[in-house]
Amino acid sequence: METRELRYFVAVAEELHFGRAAQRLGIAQPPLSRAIGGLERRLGTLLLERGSRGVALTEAGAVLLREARAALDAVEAAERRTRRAALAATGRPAVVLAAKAGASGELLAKLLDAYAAEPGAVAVAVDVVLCGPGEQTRLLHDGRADVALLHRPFDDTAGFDTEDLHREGQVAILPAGHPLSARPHVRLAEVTDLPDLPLPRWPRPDGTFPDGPGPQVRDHTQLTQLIALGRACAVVPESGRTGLREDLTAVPVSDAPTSPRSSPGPHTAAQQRSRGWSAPPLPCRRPPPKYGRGRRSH
Amino acid sequence: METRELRYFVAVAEELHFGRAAQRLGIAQPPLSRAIGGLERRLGTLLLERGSRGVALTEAGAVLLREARAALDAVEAAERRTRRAALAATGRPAVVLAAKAGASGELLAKLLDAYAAEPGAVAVAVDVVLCGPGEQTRLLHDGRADVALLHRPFDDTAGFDTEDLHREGQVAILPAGHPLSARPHVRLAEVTDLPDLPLPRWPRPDGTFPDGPGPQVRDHTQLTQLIALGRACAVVPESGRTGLREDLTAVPVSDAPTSPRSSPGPHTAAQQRSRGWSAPPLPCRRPPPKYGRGRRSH
DNA sequence: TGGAGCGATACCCGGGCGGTATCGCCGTCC
DNA sequence: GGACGGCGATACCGCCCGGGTATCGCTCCA
Repeated sequence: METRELRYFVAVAEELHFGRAAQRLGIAQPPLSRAIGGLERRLGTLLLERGSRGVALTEAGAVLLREARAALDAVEAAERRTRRAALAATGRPAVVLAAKAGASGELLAKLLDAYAAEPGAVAVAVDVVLCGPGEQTRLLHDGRADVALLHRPFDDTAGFDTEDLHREGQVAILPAGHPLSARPHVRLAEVTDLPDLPLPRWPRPDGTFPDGPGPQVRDHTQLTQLIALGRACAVVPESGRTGLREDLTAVPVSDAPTSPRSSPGPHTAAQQRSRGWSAPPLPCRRPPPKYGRGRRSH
Repeated sequence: METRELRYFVAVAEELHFGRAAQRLGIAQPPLSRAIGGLERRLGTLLLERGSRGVALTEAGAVLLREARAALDAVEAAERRTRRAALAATGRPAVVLAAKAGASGELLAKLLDAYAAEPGAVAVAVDVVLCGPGEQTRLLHDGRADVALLHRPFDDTAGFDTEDLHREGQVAILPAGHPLSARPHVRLAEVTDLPDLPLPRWPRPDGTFPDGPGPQVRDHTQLTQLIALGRACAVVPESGRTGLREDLTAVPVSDAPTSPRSSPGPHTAAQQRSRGWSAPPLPCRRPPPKYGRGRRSH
C-alpha cells in the first residue's frame, strides 16, 4: 500500500463523499474512484458502502481509517524527525517539548533550568511548543514533538514511553465568593455535582464534546473565565493555582487521587534508546530530586 | 514520502550497498540511486555518505532508518488488520494473541478458558501465535498480533497500552545437583555472579548479542539444555518452573523484584477504544480475580 | 597503469496516474 | 411520470515518472 492510497482513502472516509474528497485532495473525482477501487480489489474487501445518497464506511473501512491515520502519522513523523536530525547535524540540535499552554508553568520553567544545568545538555536546545489541551499526543505521533508534559489522569498516556516526573494533589477552582471557597479543603464529591457549578466538558480528540450539563471549554482561558462568571467549577492539579486570577479561589481537594505528570517520548522504547543525537533525548535525565522520581529500569 | 521510497531507503540502509539493495528489491540499480537521490533532495539533506568503498549512514540517515521502519510497520499493520477485519465481517472474527513459546503456558490456558466463558466473547475466536522471545513487540507493531503476553522486566512494554494481569515471584533455575539447589531460597546476588554458571545472553531485537561471559541462547529449549549441562543458570518468573525437566531445580529468589505480566494492545489507546469489532479486543476483559488486577482507568 | 567494483548519469520505453467527457442510477420536484 | 440534478463509475486520452539498458567517472588494488 502506498501512502498516496492511504491519503486518498482517509480523505474519502472523512468526507464520505468522493467529490468533496477529490476537491480536498486537489485532484479530479475519477482518479479517486479508481484508486479506492484498486485498494478494495487488492485488499479483497469493500471499504465503502456506496449508497444512492453518499457513502458509508464498512467494518473493514473503519479499521483501515484508524490504521491509516496511524500509518500516515508515522510517515509524517519520519519526515519531520529526519529533517530535524539534518538541522541538528549542521546547526544546533534540539529536542521539541510539547506542553499544554497555561498549565504546568512553574514545572516547565524549572525543568528547562534543570536541563540547561545538565552536563551534555549544553549542545541541545529544548524547543517548547505550547498547544491546546489534548493536542500533545497528536504532536508526539506525527513527529512535531519528541517529548511532552502530560497530566494523568486527564491526558491519556497509553501508547507512550512515560516517566513520572512529579506527583501532586488537586485543587478545586471556584469563584471567589462561593460558599465552599472559604473552606480549608473540600471533598471531591462536594464539587463534582454542584448543580449551579457543573464541571466543564473538554473536547474529545475528534473535536466533538461529550454530553453533559457543563459548558464546553477548549482552553484554560475559557475555563477560568467561565468559573469567574460563576458558570462552572473545575478540579485541576495543584500547580494550576499559580498565576490564578484574583476573582478565583483554589481549595485543596482532600480525597482526590494524586495526579502525576508524565513525560512521554516517541512511541517505542527503541526510538528512545537509539536516537541518533549526541545528547539525551529526555530533558532532565538525572532530574533534581524535587521533580524526578527515578528512571525507568530498562 | 511514499512507502516505496521508504522501502528503498531501508533496503539500502540495511545493505549499505546500492547493488545488493536493488537486487533484494528486484529492481535495477539506477532507479534505486535516483529514488534515494530524490528523497535526499526533497528532505534537503544527505542520508548516505557515499565513500569509494561502500556506503555509510549519515546522522539524518540513521534517524530516517529508525523512523521508516516504524512507518512501514504501521502501513503493514494497516493492511493486515484491514484484511482481518474483512474476514471478521464475513466469517469468524478473531483476536490474535502473541505469546512466547514455552513460557506462561498455564496462564495462557486459563486465560483462554476465562475468555471463552465471557459473555460476548463467544463470537470472537482468540488465535494464539507462539513466537520466539522478544518477537511479541514486533508482531504487535506490524499488525500480525493484536495483543501479547509480555513479561516485565524482561520484555519491554514501552510504547504499548498495557495492563498488569498477574504478578509473581521469580525462581532461579539450576542444575539438579548444584549446591544451591538444595537451599529453600537464594538471594539474587548469589546466582547472578556464579563464576561457573553465568547468566545467558539473549539476543537484542536486531539479532546481535550483548557482550558478557554467558552463553548465547535464542529460546527456552536452548536455555534449559544449557542449564542441564551445567553451563548456565537463569532467573525466570515462578511460572517457569511448571513443566521443568527433571534434571533441573527451581529455587525461589527471595529478593528478586516481582515480575508482572502485561497484555499490551496496539500502540495507541484510541485503537483499543474504537476497534471496529463487535467484541472486546482484550481477552479477559473482566478477568477472574486470580489473574486480573483491574482495568485501566480510562 | 589497467582492471575491477560501485555509484551516478544519459537515454529510452511503457504503465500508471490524472485529466475530460460521459454514462448509469437514483431521488426529487413540478 | 418525466425532466432534472446529484453522485459515483466508466471510457478514453495524454503525459509524467518509474524502471530498464548502456555507459561514464571515480577509486582502489594488483
